[in-house]
Amino acid sequence: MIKITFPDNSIREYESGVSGYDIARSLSNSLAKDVVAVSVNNEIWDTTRPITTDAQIKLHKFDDKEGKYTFWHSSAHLMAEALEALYPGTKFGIGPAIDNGFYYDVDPGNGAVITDADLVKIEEKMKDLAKEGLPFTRKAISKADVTKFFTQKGDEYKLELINELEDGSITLYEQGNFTDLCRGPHLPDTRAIKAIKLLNIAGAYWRGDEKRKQLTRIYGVSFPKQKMLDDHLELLEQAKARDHRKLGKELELFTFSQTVGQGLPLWLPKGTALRERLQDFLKQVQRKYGYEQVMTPHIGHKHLYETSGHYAKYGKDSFQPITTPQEGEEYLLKPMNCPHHCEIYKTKPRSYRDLPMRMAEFGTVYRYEMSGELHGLTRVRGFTQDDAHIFCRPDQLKDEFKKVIDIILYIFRILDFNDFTTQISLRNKTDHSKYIGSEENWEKAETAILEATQEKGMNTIIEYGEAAFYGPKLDFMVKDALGRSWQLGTIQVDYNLPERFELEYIGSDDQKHRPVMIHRAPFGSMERFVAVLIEHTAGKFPLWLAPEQVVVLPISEKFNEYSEKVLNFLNNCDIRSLIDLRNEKIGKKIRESELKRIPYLLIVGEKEANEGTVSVRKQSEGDQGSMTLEEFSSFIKQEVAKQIAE
RNA sequence: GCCGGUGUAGCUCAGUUGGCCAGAGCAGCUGAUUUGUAAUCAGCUGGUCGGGGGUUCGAAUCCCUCCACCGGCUCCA
Repeated sequence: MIKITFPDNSIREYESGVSGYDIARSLSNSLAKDVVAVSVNNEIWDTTRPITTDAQIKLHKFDDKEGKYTFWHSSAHLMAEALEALYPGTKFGIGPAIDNGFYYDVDPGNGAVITDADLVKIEEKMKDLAKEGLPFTRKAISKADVTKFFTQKGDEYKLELINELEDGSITLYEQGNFTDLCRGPHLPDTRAIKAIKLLNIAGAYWRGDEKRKQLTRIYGVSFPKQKMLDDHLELLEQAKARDHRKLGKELELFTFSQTVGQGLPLWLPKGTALRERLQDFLKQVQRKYGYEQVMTPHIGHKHLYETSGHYAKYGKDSFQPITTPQEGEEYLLKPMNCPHHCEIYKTKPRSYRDLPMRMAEFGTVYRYEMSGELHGLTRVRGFTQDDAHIFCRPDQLKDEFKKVIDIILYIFRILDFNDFTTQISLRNKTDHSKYIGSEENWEKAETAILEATQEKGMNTIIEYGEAAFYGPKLDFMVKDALGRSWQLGTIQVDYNLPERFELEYIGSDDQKHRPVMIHRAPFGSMERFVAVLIEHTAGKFPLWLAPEQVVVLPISEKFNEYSEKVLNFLNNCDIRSLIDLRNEKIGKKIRESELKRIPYLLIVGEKEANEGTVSVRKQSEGDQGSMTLEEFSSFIKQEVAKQIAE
């Protein structure tokens, strides 16, 4: 007998060789039916695998992370089986479960090309195979045997993977006619996979290396119940509806023109109003934190970027230099603001008493992003950073870092961004050679970030080896409507530029010292931040940000005159308002104003004109009753004040 | 940049075995209606069918090429 410990620490005895499934069945039949995997001493196992020693276990159903992982991993194998049946000779790369489903990277046999149109066919084949209820069987195998197997099959991708595995730890999984190199675990059989949807198809380089062959990646998702799949697809539809590219067009916030050039956003009046409001807000916050605004031009001499080192590193992949017609001097569209700011720092000798110096600029920069990488406002070739550079003494680093964190957290709170993740990027622990700056300074900077985030009680992921060559950093990331992750704010420590630009300050010891720089951008870029904000709010911006706050809707042309008076009043109160004087029915005016996401609609007819009131309708909530103009104005002011209160 | 897909009026889309002057709804314009909380009615205007080249008696439709967009990969100072 062996002792099995459950998550609640209760212990039960079973025969040695009992499986996760057996244990589940001993508890309840319905549990046994739903269990898809079992953690045995924190390792995920098949439910059919015999347990032969005392163990701590946890049973997983589809509703937990491990359960989904197993379910989708098995679905990937099922898809592979279908592909092998439909496209004989297909070679397989990797086929993992991901956050929202699974994919498999394949190299279809005989040069076949799989397109979107084929997905239904593959899906049908998967469903047929699933119905057969073929068991997944696990087989431990020697490296020699598994090599022989995949050599015969002619699957060079699997052979490459095997090559990197330790003999003795290799397992195969087999279901029906399909055998795959796999660590597992898997479902007991394919029958549980009831609902399947293959979503899209894409090219993916083998092992993520663009120099290697591009495989066909097929993404899919599957569920134990059709209803769950329907709900999931419904969710995807809803996400699409808040895609910033769609809303940006509908709400007339921004556009792109083929004639202007790809990746170069054109901000329309409403988008500009929104963006400027955000910028004003940030400027105001920064003023409180002792920042000073500066402005620098859109181009800079090539020497500037040679000095900074950017030209050597990125020059050949950037927009190429502009040459002056007479002297033949080369200028670059600025890809960053920091070199310019360093030159501002150098305009006069600085004392330790002057530091920290905090220089802020909404600086527009241009970067040649690869064409396939451009994406709405989140990835563009010309964008404006809410940039600032803090020049400080090494002993001020931690405090300054904390203040920047404060700004970012404050902004996120006001804008209701509660769902973000943060990542600290530090040096590669073992290889310090590729980083610039002294060991002592790095140590100081890394501890400063770690302590600062800790003291702020932040939940962070630490990634070693992700630091830039010039310093460690802290990034803030959010996901867009379709689950894609985007970096917003960033705080980076930099020892490189002060060195390259020979920045100095005179210390209290009357000696020259080198300052440290912090690069920081709470929004990241205005473009990306607005994109994420659009998706986050589904275009229903908070009142204080909305490009248009109020629309006056006369019930018929008879009340146009009174409506104009209302509009005038609102304008005088600095409430951003417009009026719909069209000869249309009120229902239509309301509908269109709602679709434009205008926060407040004021309906004005005979009653209102007589009483000097307005009938207030709040967007997506409906009729709020009537108010006098003064009441409404102070009501709006209060709501705005509440939204931007700390 | 790479793989796959898409590209028809300002917007959303129909039109593929190649064949009357290329269609609809919305928007716009004109007129009627004077309206009470998510689409009033009628008429009119509007398109080099992404650009260029080719095949054909004939191309939105087939082929080539370029461009842009979409889904990913790679990259991201």
